Amino acid sequence: MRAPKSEKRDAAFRRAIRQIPRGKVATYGQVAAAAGYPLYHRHVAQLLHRCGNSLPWQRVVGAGGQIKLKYEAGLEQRTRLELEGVRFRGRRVDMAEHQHRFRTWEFED
DNA sequence: ATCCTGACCCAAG
DNA sequence: GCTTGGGCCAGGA
Repeated sequence: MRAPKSEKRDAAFRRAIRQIPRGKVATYGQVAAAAGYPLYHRHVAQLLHRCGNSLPWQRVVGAGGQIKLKYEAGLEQRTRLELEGVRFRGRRVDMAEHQHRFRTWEFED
């Protein structure tokens, strides 16, 4: 039996991402930290790239509310967020308004 | 084992 | 606002 760490991490990341409610967003770093892996922001991105279609991927943004996707993908993310009621200030999400705060007790597995 | 890359982050200039 | 450079971690060649 092998239990790759990546599998456990992915599960933790998915839980964190799924817990972001409609109309709110979180950054890659915040998702990683909330899942219990503070330095793994890049892996959150990797996971979303692989299987974002099964998650509310549009609610994960870059630091400061920046959308990190390019061209069409970026427009799609912005559109999907706006449909959820998220407001933008220029190119960034209005974080003061839409920042999701993770519950601290999510650290248990 | 090394080198490169990534839906990243942050401090500097 | 911008670009640069350093840092972080894992996976692929």
